[in-house]
Amino acid sequence: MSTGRSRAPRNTLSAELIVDRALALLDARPMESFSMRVLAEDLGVGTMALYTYFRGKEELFRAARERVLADYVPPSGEGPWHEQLREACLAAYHVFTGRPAVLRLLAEASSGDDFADIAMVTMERQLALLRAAGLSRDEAVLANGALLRYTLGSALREVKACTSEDFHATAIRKRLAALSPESHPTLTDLGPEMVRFAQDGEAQFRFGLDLVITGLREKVAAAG
Amino acid sequence: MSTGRSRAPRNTLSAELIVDRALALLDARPMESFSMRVLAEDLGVGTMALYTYFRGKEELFRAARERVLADYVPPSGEGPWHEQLREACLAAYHVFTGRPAVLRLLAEASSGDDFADIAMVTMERQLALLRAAGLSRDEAVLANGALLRYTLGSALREVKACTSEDFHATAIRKRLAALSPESHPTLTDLGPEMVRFAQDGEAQFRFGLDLVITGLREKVAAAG
DNA sequence: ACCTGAACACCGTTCAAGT
DNA sequence: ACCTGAACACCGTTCAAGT
Repeated sequence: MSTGRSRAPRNTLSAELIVDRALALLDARPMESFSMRVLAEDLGVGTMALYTYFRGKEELFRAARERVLADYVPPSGEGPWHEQLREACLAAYHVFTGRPAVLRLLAEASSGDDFADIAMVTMERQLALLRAAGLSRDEAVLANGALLRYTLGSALREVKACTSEDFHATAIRKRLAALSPESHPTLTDLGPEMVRFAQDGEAQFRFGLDLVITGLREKVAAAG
Repeated sequence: MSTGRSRAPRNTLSAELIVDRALALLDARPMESFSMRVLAEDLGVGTMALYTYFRGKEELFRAARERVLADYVPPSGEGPWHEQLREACLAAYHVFTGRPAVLRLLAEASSGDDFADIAMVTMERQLALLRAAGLSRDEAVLANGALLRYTLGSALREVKACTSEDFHATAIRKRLAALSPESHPTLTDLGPEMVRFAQDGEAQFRFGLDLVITGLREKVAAAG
């Protein structure tokens, strides 16, 4: 781009390199500022060069998702089933949440069979733990679904907060200030706590996760 | 469009009518097929006519979200707090899930202060119930966050499934068939149940909701 | 005030080349 | 095989008009 070299040398590009730069851009800037043209310019290459390695934007995103999850293995520790389940969910949350690019790619994933590989390996582990704990076939599947929904929902909420550090907190503060204490007495009363926890998504996640797991332990205790 | 009238009469348009048609289009067709130009053509009007009523696409979407949630009031029934909480969450789930357009608009909402009005009225109600049940200030806020995350996460999962009736189920069947029983024994074993519940999002939602609420009742019992 | 077409600055992607 | 620019069919939105 700065050099203005008219033609890039023969093997400047590779699928790996393209995904690398795509992830870097998605880490740094919001989804809507990403485009094939921008990515190509960033790589110092014509736009159409990308199409030698990927059929299109969607396939590139798919590859990016796979790359970012490739090194993930759910922890298979010791201890009681509910502890292991907790660790597995926390690990999944950290994968989704650890990198802005993942969150943005996650929000984009529409087909549902994206993030499938990690989903499969995590689901296998969760289902095995749930079955071993004594849940029925139906219960195990439903519990797995609940954990997935909660974990994904929690991660997705972070997409909004990740624009800036405390932008989210001040937005909430503002919104609370606009409420009248008459119509929303409890909410305005709990304002300080709302603002505080808005800045700690993981604490929020852990609390709800413990709730779900407590519910599961109850179910196991009732059945056993 | 079919008439080819060169200029639309003076007051064919209104903010209400525009939002109406926008919602109709979003109910019928996926998000990516929606555009200001398509909407204008559907209304039999020049594209720029829309900009007399809305500053832009984002503001139109905001109005559509508000419209669709305007008639919603969380149920304020009788009975124990955990029953009322359950009903409130189910009602929110039904609002999000009852209409394809809502789901698509929900998935699009990035700023986070969208869906805020319904969020505020629902949050006030939930927080009041949680406090009355005996939870601490911190616990009430965290519990409210957990319920929100789970409900939104569950609704968002339906966006994918709502493309077609059983498209989702066959996609899962296919994916399961591709797995080797050696690497994913539990998952392949539970295949039939996975497929069955994939077609019943609400059953999934109810199961997890009960888990969370059971967890909350435990917490209340422990504190009381 | 309300609606218009033309134009601007973007997209993703196809196509027919160049090397 | 790998990379290219030009072109096509789209976007959202600005602008300077028309009525």
